[in-house]
Amino acid sequence: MPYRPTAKTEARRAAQKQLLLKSALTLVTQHGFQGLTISALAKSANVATGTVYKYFNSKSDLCTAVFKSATEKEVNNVRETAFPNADSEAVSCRQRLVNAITTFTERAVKAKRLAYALIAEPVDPQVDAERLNYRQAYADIYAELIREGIKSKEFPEQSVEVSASALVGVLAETLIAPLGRDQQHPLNEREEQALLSALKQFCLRAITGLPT
Amino acid sequence: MPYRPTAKTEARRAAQKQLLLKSALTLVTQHGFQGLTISALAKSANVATGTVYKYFNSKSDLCTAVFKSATEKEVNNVRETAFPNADSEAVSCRQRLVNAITTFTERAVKAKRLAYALIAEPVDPQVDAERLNYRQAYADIYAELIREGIKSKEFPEQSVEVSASALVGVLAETLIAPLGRDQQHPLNEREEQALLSALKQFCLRAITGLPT
DNA sequence: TATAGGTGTGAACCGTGATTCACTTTATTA
DNA sequence: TAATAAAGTGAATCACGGTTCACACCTATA
Repeated sequence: MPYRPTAKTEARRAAQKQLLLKSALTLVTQHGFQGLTISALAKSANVATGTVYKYFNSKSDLCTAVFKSATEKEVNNVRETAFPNADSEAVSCRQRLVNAITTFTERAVKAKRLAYALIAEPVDPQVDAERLNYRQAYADIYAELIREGIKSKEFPEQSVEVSASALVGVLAETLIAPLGRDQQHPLNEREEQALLSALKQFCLRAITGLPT
Repeated sequence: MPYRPTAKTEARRAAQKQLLLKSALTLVTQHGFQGLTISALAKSANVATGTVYKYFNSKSDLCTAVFKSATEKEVNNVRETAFPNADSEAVSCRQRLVNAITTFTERAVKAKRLAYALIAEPVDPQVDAERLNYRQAYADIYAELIREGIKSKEFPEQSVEVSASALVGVLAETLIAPLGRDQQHPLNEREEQALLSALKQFCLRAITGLPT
């Protein structure tokens, strides 16, 4: 038997797929999913259009893969901030909530086009479905934090699920407009800080039921 | 001069345009913007595809017109609830806030497909831009209410704009998931009431800074 | 009734970008 | 080196709705 895929070729294949994903992510980071076309990707990765199809069954699959890998990174960042390995319980839920919100928003304003693409850009339905999953993933993090806070009496009784989803909505909505206007009217440093601060206060009032 | 458009012909023209808009709205109410194609619209209004273009310059314009008229209706409903003509000041801001939220959510759950189309369905960029305007229109209503509440000491000091946008985000997000699953797992009456109640409490905590 | 402009028609056209596929090149083994 | 199979190629094809347009029909004046 004259040919058999071997560890080396499989590694190469995996590497190539990663290269495509990386190129695709760059395109999305710069121009959103709108900028992710097969031919643009092929060009930026120095391959032919057909090659892309050796690694992804369809454009939808490609978009979904890009979306998942990018979003997973974001979700993990937030999760690690909300539940740090060391001193898990040394920090108050309130503080960890603030930290989680800060992590999310700061990363979003640092990579506006990407954030917009992941959160709000009109996309292929398959990606949109995936979005629901990840919004839920964010909500799950907040839910756990809120549950813990209620248990420890830091937070008042409330519907954990609704509060968690609501936080996701607050962040998405208050950031979308700033992200949407992108180049045109970028927020200056001062405005950005003011937004971030007001956002934290709103969330804290909503969860803790205390005027800040 | 052998021909001149007259009141009668212009009325007829306006009526025809309204008929097209109404048919289009029906399509969107049933199948979302996804279901609004020129040929489907032509069929449902009993005209030829070309006729549609006598009334709308492009698909985008059509979608935008449908979106605007539908959303305007919703915004007005909420505005009237927030600022009733009679006894404007007899009712507390807190109560009027609850009323506004209730109006919005109840209408949304009663016409789920339409609500999803107006709030969250992937759409033509021109419509998406219009969405920003209307989200702002909702936010403006809440902003005015919150400002009034702060003035009268019902609500604590806060960033009016951020709080207002945040409310819009809360409503959109907490309703999208239920609206998204549409047919599959419709909420039953009890769940719907629970959601609505939790939602009100969250918003009140967020704005008033008092545990409910 | 002649004239001019408006409205209605729908099959043909078009643009865009995803997808295919016959072929070439590269990698692996005996 | 021969045999095999996978990876790479990119021009050609396809799909799909939006859009056009030459023509027929209708309405208002004089």
